[in-house]
Amino acid sequence: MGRGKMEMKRIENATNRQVTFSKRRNGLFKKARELTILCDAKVSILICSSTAKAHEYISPSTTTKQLLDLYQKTLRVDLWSSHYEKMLENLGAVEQVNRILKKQIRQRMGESLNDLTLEELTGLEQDILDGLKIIRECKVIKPYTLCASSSTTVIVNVSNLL
Amino acid sequence: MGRGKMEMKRIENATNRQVTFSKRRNGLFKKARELTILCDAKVSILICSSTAKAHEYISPSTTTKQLLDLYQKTLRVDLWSSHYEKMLENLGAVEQVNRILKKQIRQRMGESLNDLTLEELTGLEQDILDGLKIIRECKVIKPYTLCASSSTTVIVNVSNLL
DNA sequence: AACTATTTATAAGA
DNA sequence: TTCTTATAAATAGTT
Repeated sequence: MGRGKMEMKRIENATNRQVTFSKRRNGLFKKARELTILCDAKVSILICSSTAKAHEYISPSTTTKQLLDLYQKTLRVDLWSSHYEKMLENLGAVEQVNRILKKQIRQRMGESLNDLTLEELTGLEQDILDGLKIIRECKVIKPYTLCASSSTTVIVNVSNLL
Repeated sequence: MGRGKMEMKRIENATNRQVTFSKRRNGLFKKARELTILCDAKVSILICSSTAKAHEYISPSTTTKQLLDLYQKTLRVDLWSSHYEKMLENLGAVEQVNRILKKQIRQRMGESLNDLTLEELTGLEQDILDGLKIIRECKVIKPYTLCASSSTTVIVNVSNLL
């Protein structure tokens, strides 16, 4: 396009390269704009020039981030995984512990007992009795000890957490 | 470019739109390829078509992620922070629930009782007795019911989780 | 920045 | 889809 065919190789003259970059970048963005309108598509273009400058085109009505998310979802890739894998793993582990703790509490409250055997029920009863014994001993001692503020305790209704 | 000037508006005929999309996407990618070579630039193009398909061009010798990182660094934007923050928030909430559940269990096991008032101890005792009552009723019924496999139960040693 | 000779892209038709 | 071709559009080199 222009006076004489271009050879497809890096333009060595820095000034020419810069001028051509500028022209072609505008051309590319114009094409992207047209594609967006004519074909109802969403386009994101990121360019880092050899002078380490960044240039961007993004279709109106969207953002680079939105388009990235959509792109990742559609192609089932995850560009952030290296950032997030560990955190996701961590979250998964904490949630797993959470589920176990919740079930433990539910069972001590007399729920979810159907899948326990008689032996397990007996064990559970014994565990509860053990705890009860300590609490009752504590109650006897309590009148003779200083009472901390109750604001730090967790004796609250946890049923909405289960 | 073609037989007659195109009006710059969405092509209504779906077939024509698809054909034009395909041609122009190729054209756009070709232009990107040329810009990459001639001007020594790095280009990333993401397109989501109206048919919800994703298309990508990325300059050789780089990756979409690398270019994104470079772009973010150059323009001082951070596309991941909102993701990251949401996940951190989520993790924090789950950990908070976790702490409450753990303390609840410890208290039912007779630990961490020092910061409870006498009233709270009495309430705790009553809660435990309520659960115990249900469990004992269940034990009475159990011999006359089918027992599910115990593999799904959580009557395990949870002390290492607390 | 403009200009313009050419090349390139592409819309419509086959 | 692919090819063809008339035409519009892009652009390299010049001013």
